[in-house]
Amino acid sequence: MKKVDIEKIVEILDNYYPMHVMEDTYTGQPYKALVSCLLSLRTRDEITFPVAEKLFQAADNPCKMINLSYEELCEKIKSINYYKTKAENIQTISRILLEKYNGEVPSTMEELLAFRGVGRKTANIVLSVGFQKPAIAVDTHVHRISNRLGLVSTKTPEETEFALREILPKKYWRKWNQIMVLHGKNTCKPITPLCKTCPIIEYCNQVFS
DNA sequence: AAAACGGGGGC
DNA sequence: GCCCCAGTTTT
Repeated sequence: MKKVDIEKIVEILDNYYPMHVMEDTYTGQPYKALVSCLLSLRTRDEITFPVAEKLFQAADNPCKMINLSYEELCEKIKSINYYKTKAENIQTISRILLEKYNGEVPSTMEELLAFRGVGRKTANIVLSVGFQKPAIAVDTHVHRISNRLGLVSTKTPEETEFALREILPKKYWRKWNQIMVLHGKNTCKPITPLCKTCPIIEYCNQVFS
């Protein structure tokens, strides 16, 4: 096992990838963070982002969102997968926000997980990006790379989330997702990782030839 | 624990 | 055309 140096890994990757992830656009905006996550379920950010931006031009709050007809909403987001289910979830959740939460997005894990379509990843993004609370959002990038690095040894994203809580300094709980997503998309890819150009290869436990 | 779900983009 | 990608719900 190579030595795991979290501080160094964060520093290197943070400088190596100057771009940012989609959710950063919605920092401090829980509703947009939530809806963009609902849209991006099992969909790549570069596909989701333009659709999300276009949707927010028409409806950037729950009130406007439910004033769109289901058909209008579907029309706006139909270029992404599961769009019918996603449209339904977005409108159902928006309706509940208005009826039960005074139009605001709740800020606890428990309340967020109660929504159809919201799992731990989405809830944690809403908490960390929308509300800027300490939370670890684990998607497939975070899960895969945290394991390849030998930082954790876990089978499910949920296990990864809990394991990371024990070893990641709290100041990196948000940043870890950002840099893992960028690293995962650009270098540490699922099937054919580009280990030859990897900036943190010296910290990695699972180098592919 | 494993499967089902549905669409875009790269080649 | 075929392969790659990606969270949540359901079985």
